[in-house]
Amino acid sequence: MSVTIKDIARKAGVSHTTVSRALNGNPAIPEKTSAIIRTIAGELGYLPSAAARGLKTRHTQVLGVVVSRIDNPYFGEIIQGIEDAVKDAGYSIFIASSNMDPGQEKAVIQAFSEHRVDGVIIGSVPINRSNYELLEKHAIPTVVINNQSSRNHKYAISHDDEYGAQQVVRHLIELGHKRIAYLGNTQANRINKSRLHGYKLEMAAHNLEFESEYTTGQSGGEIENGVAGMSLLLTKSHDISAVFCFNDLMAIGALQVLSEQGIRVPEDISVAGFDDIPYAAYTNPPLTTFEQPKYSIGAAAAAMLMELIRRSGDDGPNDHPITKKMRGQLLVRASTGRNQKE
Amino acid sequence: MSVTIKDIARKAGVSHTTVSRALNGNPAIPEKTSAIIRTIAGELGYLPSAAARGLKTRHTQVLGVVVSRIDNPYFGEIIQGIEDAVKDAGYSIFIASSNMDPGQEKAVIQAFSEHRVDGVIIGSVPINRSNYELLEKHAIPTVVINNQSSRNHKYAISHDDEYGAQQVVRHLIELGHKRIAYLGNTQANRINKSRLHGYKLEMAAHNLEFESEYTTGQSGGEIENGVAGMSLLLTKSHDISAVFCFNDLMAIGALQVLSEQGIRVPEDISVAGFDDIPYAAYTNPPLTTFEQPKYSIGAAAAAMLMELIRRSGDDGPNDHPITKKMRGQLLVRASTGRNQKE
DNA sequence: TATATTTGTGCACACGTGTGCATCAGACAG
DNA sequence: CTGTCTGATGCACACGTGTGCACAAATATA
Repeated sequence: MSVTIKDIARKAGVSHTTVSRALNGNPAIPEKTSAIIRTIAGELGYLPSAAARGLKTRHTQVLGVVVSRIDNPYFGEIIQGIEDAVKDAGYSIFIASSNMDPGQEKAVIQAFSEHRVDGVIIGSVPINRSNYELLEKHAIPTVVINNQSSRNHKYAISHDDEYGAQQVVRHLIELGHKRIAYLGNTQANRINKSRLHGYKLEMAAHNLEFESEYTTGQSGGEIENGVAGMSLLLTKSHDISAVFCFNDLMAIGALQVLSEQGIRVPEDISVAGFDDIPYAAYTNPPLTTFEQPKYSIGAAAAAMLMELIRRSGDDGPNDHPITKKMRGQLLVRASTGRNQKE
Repeated sequence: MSVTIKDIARKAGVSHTTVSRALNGNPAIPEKTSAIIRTIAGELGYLPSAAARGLKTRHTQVLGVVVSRIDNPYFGEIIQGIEDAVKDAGYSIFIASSNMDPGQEKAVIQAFSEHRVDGVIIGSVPINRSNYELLEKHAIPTVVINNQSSRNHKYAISHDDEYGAQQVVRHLIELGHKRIAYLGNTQANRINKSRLHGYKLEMAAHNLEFESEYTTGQSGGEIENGVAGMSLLLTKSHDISAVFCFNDLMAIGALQVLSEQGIRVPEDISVAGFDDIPYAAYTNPPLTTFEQPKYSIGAAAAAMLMELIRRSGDDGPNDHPITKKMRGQLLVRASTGRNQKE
């Protein structure tokens, strides 16, 4: 049985009302009285009950975060960004994973709702439509990160993949490459399209041919998909001098294939990845890639959400959509070099 | 304003008491009435308020998890293990990071206490003594994972590092190695001692000399510490045929040094790591290591905590300490091979 | 039919905190 | 001395849910 304001009130010889006011800094209570009450509260080790307070105030100082898997380092960084951003405002965060399963996702959102979280952040997950509507129905402010579903959400943060792809391809072009392949991942529908589009845009901007034999789409973004895709590219065309991979894992797979076949990187073929996962710096050779600012994305989503929560008290119909695109930066390492083929 | 049991009661023409009982499956309410009430609850999209319920029942179905950093993949896997283990029991989890800072740690634990979490799991953090006592004072069941502080905690889960080190060293010995070095990390005090102890035990068990020039302790467990340590070992002794590294990152650093110096792995020197981080399988050559079952450790900690919570209702003085050691397994890859020096 | 038992339901209070309104003592002006 | 105002404090209710006890209605028993 923990200490309550009534215990403090008894010891101080006042009513619980006065204690409540004193601890909340209500100016009606003179400083002298407040000081006494604060002292007693300290001695007793009093900690207010968030449940009781939330019941009255209608806000819990808790945010919910849903990701597909917590053990995915990509989400780990995002979550860290979120936590650091909301910590000072006194929020705690619930974290749950959906495992890409609409059923689990629903259970998670229900749990969040029952706990009356003040807001929710949805991490890169193709969130189920009816689950999203559940949040709308309960009027819980929601921010979506890297929206993967077909519909657009009202409040969203996303990484500017098109821009990133352009930077990578421009880097390769500046190194003198002309025949640049794209090793894609069709499973990541929306993201893959953006990166592919950026690739095409930049090629076109330099009057370079886009040829379909330079691209391949694998049904996944793992190392083995990179292996399969690179092998395929090598059989399809013999004159490519650079490969832009959908992500770093696939690039690692590509490096393996090239190494096995005795093709030197970057002398014979340059390889670039995307995302900058922690080990991209330690591959052989270290991988040129585009750093997605995961931490900042998390922090930005948190900032947007807190702003929404702040506003939700207002009356005005300020409910126009807000969308923010975040940009990362190119990281040039040793896996890309000057084109030595022509 | 969300739907409450009173809204349901009004619509069903009963009292809120009956609704509460019906939804909680109280046998006093006939099935016919319950069915009607459940239907209305469904139509209205009713979700019980965890705050109000918790106020009465004294338990919140929430657990708190503290780690040093959420973006550390090691903790990511542990947290995933925890979440999967408690999900079915209907628990939600708070996650917070301490950044190894006692002040932040205290803030986190206070927040957990205010939310009246049913239990807390402390991840590999050298938890501050007074913060731990705060939890004891509030009678919150607590399980500590891989305890790093000097005192022993009552309920703890840890990885059996000594056993793991023995397995690795035995593997090397079975490959014919006799002069085996240990590349340690003195920053991880308790863990380093266990691994070093396992190494010594196994050497002794095979009547092999332990010579101090075979070991070195670096003040960190990063790649650069591996680089420094390996360089040092090479100057100290010229006849080692195998190196057992404190962890995989240091092993990666060791591989870099050996590669630069033209020393072949495993033909000239075998290298083994520890932990099995995700990229250990993709180094060049792929790294032999010991897999620490992070996911299972998280799951075991969760199971222990739930058991403690269940018991905390009992009267009996069943408060004897519980400690559990988890064991992983050796993963033999290409960085270790038969000793070809003698 | 009268009484005992079972079954179904509601009243009223509790959990811990916040808050509108009333109250009371003291200060001050007339 | 009376009346008004100000400052400090408490009463009582609210938030949403759970539960002991009482009570009425239905059923079983004598």
